[in-house]
Amino acid sequence: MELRHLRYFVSVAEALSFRRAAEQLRVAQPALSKQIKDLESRVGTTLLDRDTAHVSLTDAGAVFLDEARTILDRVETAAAAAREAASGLAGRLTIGNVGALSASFLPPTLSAFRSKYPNVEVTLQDVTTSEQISALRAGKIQVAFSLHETNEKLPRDFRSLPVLERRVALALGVDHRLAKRSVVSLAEVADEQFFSVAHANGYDQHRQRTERIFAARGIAVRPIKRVGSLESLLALVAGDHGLALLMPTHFRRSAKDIVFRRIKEDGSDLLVTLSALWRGGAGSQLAANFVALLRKQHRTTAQQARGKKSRAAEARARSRG
Amino acid sequence: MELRHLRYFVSVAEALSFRRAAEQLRVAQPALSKQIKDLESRVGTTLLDRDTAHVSLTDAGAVFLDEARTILDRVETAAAAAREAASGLAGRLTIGNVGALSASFLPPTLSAFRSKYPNVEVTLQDVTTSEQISALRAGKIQVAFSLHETNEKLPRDFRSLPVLERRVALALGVDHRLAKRSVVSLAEVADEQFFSVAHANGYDQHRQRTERIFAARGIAVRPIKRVGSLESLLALVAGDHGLALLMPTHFRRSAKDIVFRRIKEDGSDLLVTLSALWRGGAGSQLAANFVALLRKQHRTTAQQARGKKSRAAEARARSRG
DNA sequence: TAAAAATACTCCATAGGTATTTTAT
DNA sequence: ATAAAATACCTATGGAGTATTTTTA
Repeated sequence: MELRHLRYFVSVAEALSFRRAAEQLRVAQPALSKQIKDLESRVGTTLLDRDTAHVSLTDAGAVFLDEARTILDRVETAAAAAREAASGLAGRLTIGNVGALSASFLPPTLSAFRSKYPNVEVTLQDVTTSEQISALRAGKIQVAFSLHETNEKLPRDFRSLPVLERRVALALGVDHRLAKRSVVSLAEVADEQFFSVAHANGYDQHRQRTERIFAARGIAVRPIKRVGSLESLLALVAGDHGLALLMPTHFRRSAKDIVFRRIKEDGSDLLVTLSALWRGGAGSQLAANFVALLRKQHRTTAQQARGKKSRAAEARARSRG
Repeated sequence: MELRHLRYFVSVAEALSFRRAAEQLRVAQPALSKQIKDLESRVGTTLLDRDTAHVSLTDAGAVFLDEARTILDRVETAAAAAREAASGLAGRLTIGNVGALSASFLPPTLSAFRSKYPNVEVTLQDVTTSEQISALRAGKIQVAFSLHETNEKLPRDFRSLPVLERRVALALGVDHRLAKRSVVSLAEVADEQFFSVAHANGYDQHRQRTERIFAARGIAVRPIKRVGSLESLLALVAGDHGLALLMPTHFRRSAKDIVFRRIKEDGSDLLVTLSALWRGGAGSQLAANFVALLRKQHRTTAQQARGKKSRAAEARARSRG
């Protein structure tokens, strides 16, 4: 079946005459007869009762007429929606989220975006970093957030903006024997059970990163246990069932019975960055618009942080002076 | 634009490869490239970003993909709905109603139909008789109810079932000077104001029928006033602002301050029938199903009426005996 | 008899195929 | 060097046109 069939059928159903419909459609009457017949055989039922005197809709035809009109209308709408999306002023922006990690910085940018582009429908989608890359490449999502080692190089066909950079820390239950220390060596926790957050879909970068950190320092640890969600992991750590290597910032508030301790060892593999990723070039105007706001937001908060620091410095200077 | 374009686009968007999509679609890759290009020019924007290495959706493409899937799905649904409607077990039955006239006999048939054919959506549509004929002929409605002089012949291409046959009566306010009489001659009310129910769309058969009844008997009456609704007309008559010629039955309950009086004159133009009309032949299975129930209902009520009469006759016989 | 839909056929526009080039990895 | 999309050109299916027949009011 083709839209041509629907267009022809609607015309005949409205004119209730093959000849008049043919005139309107600027085709010959026999061509129209043939196409309607073809449509009917494809649909599998008669849509028009006709003889030389009258043309009328069958029950099936009356139902199909409604549907056909709707479909033809929707085709027009679809094209219009696509053109609007191309302008970047409407459409749908799907952002690959990274669970709780983005809670600290995403909301303000999202609300800024919503007020600047009210006709863009924003969707968040929780997927792992590796899935995000392909979804991004495919255009299924427009922006991704990827957690990666700071000096790990990102795929070249993407543009990126670092949003958070932190040192991985050791998460301990408040009652843990090392909880009172401010710095802990990885060698001291070699015998402990470690946890990682496992994604439902098999990928578990967190486990791999944790393993590599120990392996690179020649420290043998027990097999790392995968836990279904971050919440479960935090609960386990809080209950002193084991430890975890985490990016600290954003859990400070939510996990009260957990403390984060600086790892004594050094190394670039302990530095982790969360970056926004998007396709460069003409790929997505929506992504470009979103990232522009994200960058602005980022710059502002950085300035505020600097302002805070310098004010603190001034205060110290005054107190010394 | 044709559905072929949408099918091809969805395939490419899913495979993210022209070559693989072409394989799935069993067409050559260049044909696919050409059709996508054609689609893009018709939609007016790029839907796929592509080079020899990667194919990806643009913002517009992501939006259009959703729409295209929906449309293709809807096309399938439409055909299925049409086939179901043809079976008479689903679809939509639109009945041309005649306002308050049908209130007495339609509800039981409607509920019987609803319980027997639960997947048929029943719609009532208030239109004048003359409009109904063309709507019926076109297949826009499947069953009509037409009020006509009893021996007036109905269009030959329809089948019909008389549902109500009554003598037109004179509607008077209870306080009218003639209200106490049981029979009134039309000549006695020649000076009175008469009302007719006017349909919004210009047709006013009621007024014409009323005028013809007087004219045929050489009785001059004042111009008949058209009233927007039956309710208004009844209110005017009740308030003694004028009279009307009406089919009596169905107003008996609703209009308390109105009495119906037999007209002294005779004539076939005073006999009025309400008939169900539908297209014969294979036109509408839904209509056939509905009328079958209507006929059954009608037969049942007729039997009940006969039963009542005969019981009454027996009672009289007993009282005489 | 007239007017409209269906048939029969012919033609050509265009969807689709083959061969080749271009381009990015 | 390879693999995939684009381009160029050709083929042929089927959509549309013309002439005619059939049907019914």
